[in-house]
Amino acid sequence: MRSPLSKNLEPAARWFHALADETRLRIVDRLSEGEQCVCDLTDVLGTGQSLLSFHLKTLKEAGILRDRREGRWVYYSLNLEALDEMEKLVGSLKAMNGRPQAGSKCCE
Amino acid sequence: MRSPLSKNLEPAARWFHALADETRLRIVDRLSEGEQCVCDLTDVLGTGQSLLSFHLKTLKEAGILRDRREGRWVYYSLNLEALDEMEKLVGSLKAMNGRPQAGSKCCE
DNA sequence: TTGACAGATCAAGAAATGTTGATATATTGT
DNA sequence: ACAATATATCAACATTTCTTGATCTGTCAA
Repeated sequence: MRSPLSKNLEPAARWFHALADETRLRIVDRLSEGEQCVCDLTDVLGTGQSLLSFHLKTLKEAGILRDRREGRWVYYSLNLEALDEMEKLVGSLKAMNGRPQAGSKCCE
Repeated sequence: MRSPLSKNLEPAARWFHALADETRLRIVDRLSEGEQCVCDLTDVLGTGQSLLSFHLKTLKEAGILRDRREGRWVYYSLNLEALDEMEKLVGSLKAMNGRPQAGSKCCE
């Protein structure tokens, strides 16, 4: 593959954006212990429930979380596939580095 | 380690934020081929030079890029250590998943 | 069917971020 | 010392994102 991002810029940017917020990172951190229902996540934020809902939606729409309703409750969990792809993407950036180096032909 | 993010929320959020923008991803993608001078990155953006400078600064302050001046020119390159840590962090989120599962004791 | 609760959505304001054009700084060649 | 070039910074505006409180929807139990 010539360049790891080239054709995946938009989804990649959405993944990173979803994780670019401390509150959402705290949520993801919690979910790394396993699936949790929204009510158990409430204490992750100091503030209102609608805000938690907003952040969960953001993470879900970026493809990082899955949700599942069970009766009155909704359970969220990490989408391992997305994290897998993300990990590979970051790894591939490293991997290609240090290759051509382009001499020092700067601005000709 | 109990939870992969717990004590690193702020730097992690900065890393992800730096990559949460298509323009900056394009820059990083370019740099994955090796160090480049700013003038060579100019064409990555359709627009002005000050904008490129702004994005480079954002990436640098997040610790994702290094810069180095050589006479009139400034060269940017990926900071492999940061990418390494990022990769590990994402990996560790996956790794812990599926563990406790917490029964189904939701909201007691 | 009514009441209570979990969660999502909406509207409006606050805060952060991206973008632009103008200007400043540093380095080089004359 | 001066002009030219590379890059950074600044101020102002546009856009996006976060946050809050109010309201809506769905599910359960009585």
